[in-house]
Amino acid sequence: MARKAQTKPRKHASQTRSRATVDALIEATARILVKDGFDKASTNRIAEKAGVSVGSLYQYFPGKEALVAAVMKRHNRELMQVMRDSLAAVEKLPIELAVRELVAAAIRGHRIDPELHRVLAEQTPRTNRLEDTDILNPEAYALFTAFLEARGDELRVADTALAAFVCVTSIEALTHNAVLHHSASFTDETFEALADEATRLVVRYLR
Amino acid sequence: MARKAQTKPRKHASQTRSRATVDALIEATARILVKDGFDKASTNRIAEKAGVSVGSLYQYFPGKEALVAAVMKRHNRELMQVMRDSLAAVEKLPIELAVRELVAAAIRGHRIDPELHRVLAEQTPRTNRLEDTDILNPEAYALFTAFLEARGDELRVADTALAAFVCVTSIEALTHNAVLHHSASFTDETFEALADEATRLVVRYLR
Amino acid sequence: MARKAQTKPRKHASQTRSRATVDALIEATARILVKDGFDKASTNRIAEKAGVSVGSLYQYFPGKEALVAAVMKRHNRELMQVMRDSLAAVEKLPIELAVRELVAAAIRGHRIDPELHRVLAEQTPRTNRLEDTDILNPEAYALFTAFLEARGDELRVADTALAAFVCVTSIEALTHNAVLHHSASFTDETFEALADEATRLVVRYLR
Amino acid sequence: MARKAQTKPRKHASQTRSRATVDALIEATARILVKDGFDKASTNRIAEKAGVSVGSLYQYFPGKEALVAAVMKRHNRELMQVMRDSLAAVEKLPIELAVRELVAAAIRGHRIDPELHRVLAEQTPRTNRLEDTDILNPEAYALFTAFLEARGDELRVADTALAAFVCVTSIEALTHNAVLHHSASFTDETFEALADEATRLVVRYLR
DNA sequence: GATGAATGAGGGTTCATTCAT
DNA sequence: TATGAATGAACCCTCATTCAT
Repeated sequence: MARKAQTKPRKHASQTRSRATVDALIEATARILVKDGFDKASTNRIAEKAGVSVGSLYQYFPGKEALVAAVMKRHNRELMQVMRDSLAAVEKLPIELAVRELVAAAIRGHRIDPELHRVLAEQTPRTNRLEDTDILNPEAYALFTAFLEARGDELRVADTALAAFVCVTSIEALTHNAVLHHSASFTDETFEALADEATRLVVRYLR
Repeated sequence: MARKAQTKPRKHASQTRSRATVDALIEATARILVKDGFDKASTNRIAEKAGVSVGSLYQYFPGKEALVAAVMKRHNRELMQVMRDSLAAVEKLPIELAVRELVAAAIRGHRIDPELHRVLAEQTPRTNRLEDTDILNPEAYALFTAFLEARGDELRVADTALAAFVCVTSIEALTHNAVLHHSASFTDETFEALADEATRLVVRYLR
Repeated sequence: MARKAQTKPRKHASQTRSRATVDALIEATARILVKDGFDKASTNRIAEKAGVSVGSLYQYFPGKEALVAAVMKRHNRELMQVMRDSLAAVEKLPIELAVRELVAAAIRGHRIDPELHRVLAEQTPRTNRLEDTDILNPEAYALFTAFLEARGDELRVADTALAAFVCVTSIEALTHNAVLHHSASFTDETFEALADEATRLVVRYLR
Repeated sequence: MARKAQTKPRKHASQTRSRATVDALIEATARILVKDGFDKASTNRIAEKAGVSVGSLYQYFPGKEALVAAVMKRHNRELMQVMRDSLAAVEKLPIELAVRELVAAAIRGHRIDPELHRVLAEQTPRTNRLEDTDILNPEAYALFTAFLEARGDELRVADTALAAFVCVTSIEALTHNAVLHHSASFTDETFEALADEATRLVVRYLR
């Protein structure tokens, strides 16, 4: 097993000044990740781009891994916010429309910063699996489980957790693949078609 | 864009001696990838583990990337063989049983060498997307498209290619996630359950 | 064309600390060049001899070539200073005495560090010809051209630039060869004789 | 001191077959030297270009240095042949015309293969100084000394050896510099002018 | 706190040379 | 004799991290 790299920020950075530095570092990391990939993202380059000295970087983050983890966390927070909002919005809608909107939200989420998403998904060695540094965060399962439970009588689901796993995984994979690997062949129109298909897939499964 | 790393083997190595060296190198790469992860897989360590000098390594592979690509190719070949065999076997079966077997095959495929599969999927910077060094090979889509076309009248599919994308992506994601991320909570029994769910998902979608 | 190796120092190193490091590196390079030749002058050995880490070396110089270029530059500066001083000193002298002194200065210049001069001249792959990293610096031609022009009426020179080329090249070659290749057969006495001959060669040519 | 590399060919290669191999190796070395420079001239590449195995290369030459030495030797032989022919041809000519022709011959000599000449002169670490692997070979001095002695009464030369040194060194330097460093600014016409100047330089000196 | 010069282990890669076939 | 696969020391260079200022 590789040594377990520290991924927690060193301080909580409550002061405004510190917060600005931390933000600049995270932002710089994200930009370099996108522009040059994980391998070329050295701490010195990140510090430079952030307009900060390497020394300061290490004052706020215990190492490179922590920086990348922070980027992931920030990205996931944004992505999950989209999903949370969407789930709240569809609460009263019939299942078909609800799922349709959730799929659309997933696509929107993956399109927030597709290049960053790709680097995080494809080039970044995942450490500390199952922690909140993961791309697909346990929260998604929990939220969808709740969504399913709230509609228990509308659906025919034996094992809610299992069904949530199936739906979340499928929707994530479809939108992820569509946005990241097939954008060449996917126009706005075909995204519509994909959303239709994904909806059909999930709704028929649940009913 | 980063410089395009050479990923093609340098010689074809038809002679027995050479072939043995090449195999040893690929095998050593795979083992190190599993044991220590992509970052720790240095050419010197690979050569050492293969019982070969670094010089020989570079006689057969232009660099680390090519070695990893070879490992991916080999792994994909094995995985795809399982799928190809499975597809051949289910040709005459009714759709429900056919899909059930395909899902089972996908699980078997992901279980050939789950740890290697994980490293290749999660830690290995993907270069040359869309080439046969990819984890999810275009062949899978092609095979499944043919499978769908052969059953045209049994199903209600408007866009076969799109349907193939939806099914292959979903099955892959479900089996992949189940095998790699949730093995702790997945027993043989729950794999059965998952296979049932995946089958239901796909069959209902297609019908 | 081979890739154009970077020969410019990375930083200007104005601070005292940095300056000391840079000097130590240049000095170490010169000493190793003399003692072991160009091929054996590796960056690691240079850094070690300079009492500095390789990392620091690369902080100030982009590579081996730049180090050697810096040594050349320093050596040329010293050599040219001798010539400049000499030219200033002979301004009022009759041509015969003036040339005699210039030749003597050229010999002194080649004797500053003959072994270093030899390595730079004979073992060091010349890159970026015509730049100031050259052994025989364009400045020499310019200075001598000015010298000739100032004495226009004393001499019979049609093409001053051409005459400067002839004189500078000859004097350089004679002193260079004498100092570097034939020191065995050249005593102080014979250096006198050589200076006489070189003077005769140049003066008769110019008159 | 660097280790003294073996520079003598291993066999005398009397058989035709061997001779052809040796020639192919020398020729390949020369071509690679010109095309890629000394540093890129590896024994493997040389052997490959010569259509011979590395093993065979080492059967005929003890190492890389010996190969380069052989190239130098061949190049010098050609160059000296031009000079020898020229000296024979001018035997009866008055000194002015004789020197003019010798200078022209020197230029022709440097133009046989200027690029090879440059690499040998500038990039090739000279080992075994004073041996016949040198660019400027002692034979030149000897020949010119004889030339001067044969014209003793025509000239006013005190020390013939010294005068030969002065003349040979100057002519070599002028033609070498003109051909190799200033070809851009030297047209055929200016080569004429240079030959005139060199002749004037030498003849006035000798008379 | 902030800085950035310094560190040095370790990575990828080359190439002169050998030797079993 | 010829071959060319194999060797491995040595090279150039990067980068996460530290610490004196």
